[in-house]
Amino acid sequence: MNYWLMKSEPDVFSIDTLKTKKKSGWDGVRNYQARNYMRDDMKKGDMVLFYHSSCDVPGVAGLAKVLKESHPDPTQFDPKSDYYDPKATKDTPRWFMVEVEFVEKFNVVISLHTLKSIKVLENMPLVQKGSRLSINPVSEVEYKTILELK
DNA sequence: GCCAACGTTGGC
DNA sequence: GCCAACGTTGGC
Repeated sequence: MNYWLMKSEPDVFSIDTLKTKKKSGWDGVRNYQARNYMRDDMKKGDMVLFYHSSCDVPGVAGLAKVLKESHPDPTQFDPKSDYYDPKATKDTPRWFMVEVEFVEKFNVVISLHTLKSIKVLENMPLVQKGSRLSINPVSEVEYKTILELK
């Protein structure tokens, strides 16, 4: 089993949204590296740290789990979607997503500020300056360390 | 294939 | 709202 961190802006899609919906496709990713993680590496049962970005208290807000492995992101085919990609076709989709299911919402968000103060986590891309990738692999040690903070 | 211009991310 | 970092685009 592998561990991941996925960023979402809570104004758009939060851990509460996922809790309500129970499960959701992780659509709208338009970055090749993040896409490749979803397409090639994320497996059913992998655990996901659900991270809130661009908000009052950025940090890990809860847990999700990969429910369905890579399949084409339907928003790329929808001309009305913000994520529409005219270069994508059903025969040759460009963007892929996984589906995740809700596992847990933390009582308190584990803030980026807190994560930055922990020595074990210093190699996570998340805590490094200029890191923008919205999906990142997390090591088992990092994952367990973060869960102990909740 | 280079690289300048431009757009986006995301913390602060 | 600012701006550093970084990805993408497109002319050449």
